[in-house]
Amino acid sequence: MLEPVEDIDECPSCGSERILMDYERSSIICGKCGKVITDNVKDIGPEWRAFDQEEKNDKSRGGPPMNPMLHDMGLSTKIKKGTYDGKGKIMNPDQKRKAHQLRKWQKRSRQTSSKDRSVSFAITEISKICSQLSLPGVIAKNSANLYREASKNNLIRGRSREGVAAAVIYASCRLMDVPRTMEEIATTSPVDRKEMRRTFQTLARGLDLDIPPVDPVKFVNRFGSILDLDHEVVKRSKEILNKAKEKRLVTGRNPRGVVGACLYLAATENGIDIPQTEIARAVNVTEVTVRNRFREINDELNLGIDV
DNA sequence: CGGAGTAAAAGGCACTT
DNA sequence: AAGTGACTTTTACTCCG
Repeated sequence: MLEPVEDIDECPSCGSERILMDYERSSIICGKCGKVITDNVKDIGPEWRAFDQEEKNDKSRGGPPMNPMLHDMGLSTKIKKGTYDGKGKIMNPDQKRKAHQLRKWQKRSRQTSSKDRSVSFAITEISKICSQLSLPGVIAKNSANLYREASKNNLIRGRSREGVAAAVIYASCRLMDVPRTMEEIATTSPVDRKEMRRTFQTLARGLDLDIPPVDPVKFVNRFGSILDLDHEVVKRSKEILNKAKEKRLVTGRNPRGVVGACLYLAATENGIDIPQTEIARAVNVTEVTVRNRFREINDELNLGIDV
């Protein structure tokens, strides 16, 4: 899912003018050399993007698009206050009274239940977290929809709003291939990680979400650019990682540890001196884990890297 | 300091009770 | 919801160049 970006003229690394938006990783990359120019970009693209085909086909319908960030999807029609009717004619007192009654009932029907109120609060929470983490707008929208679904299926009761908000955001990231770790999302709110994990799993089951397992390769770009490693190294890390995958050195392990080790391996191979401590800090595992994965992959793939 | 290595404690996961 | 077991990660430490 790559789209051209107009805002940036040329790649600072190779000078190419083909600058692309990588929605999968929410970053701006060079279309020629692959250099990550900006990571963590906010949603700057068109409104209609990562939605599924169904919704794409539905774009031609009249009226404003549904907005999941509003509790009623922004679909309601307000009955205007005042003394004029829809055609601009002055209403007589009887009609005025009727209009007043209608407004009153409409208000009641628009936001009444405690569920609706809870959803509104949660959506505010979700947008806050998403903007704090610079997640693309589609994530916020999808998260709001998931929260609504969860509410409908009575999956919220007994859980904290913050916890569910964090869980739906994480679920959206997983669903839409935006590589963010649970830890990264958990940093934004004081939620218990154990609870967040449990909530995420309950949600995934309860809402029948089809969430594929994490592919560590998707994190290489992000962590590579956090560590300021150049494109060659990042590319090589992916190669190593893919080979490690074939040798079953990835499943069952913490993906962040594996990614860290691959970046370390690739960097060292290219003569770049980067401490394991720095890698460990970036991917948020201990040095020991980086070391263990490093040793394992180095041995099994016969990379022969000696530090 | 940066790294190698290890034992023991703690944690996470799949699965059962 | 709590327990179990195989497995991974962390903690905390020693040793090396």
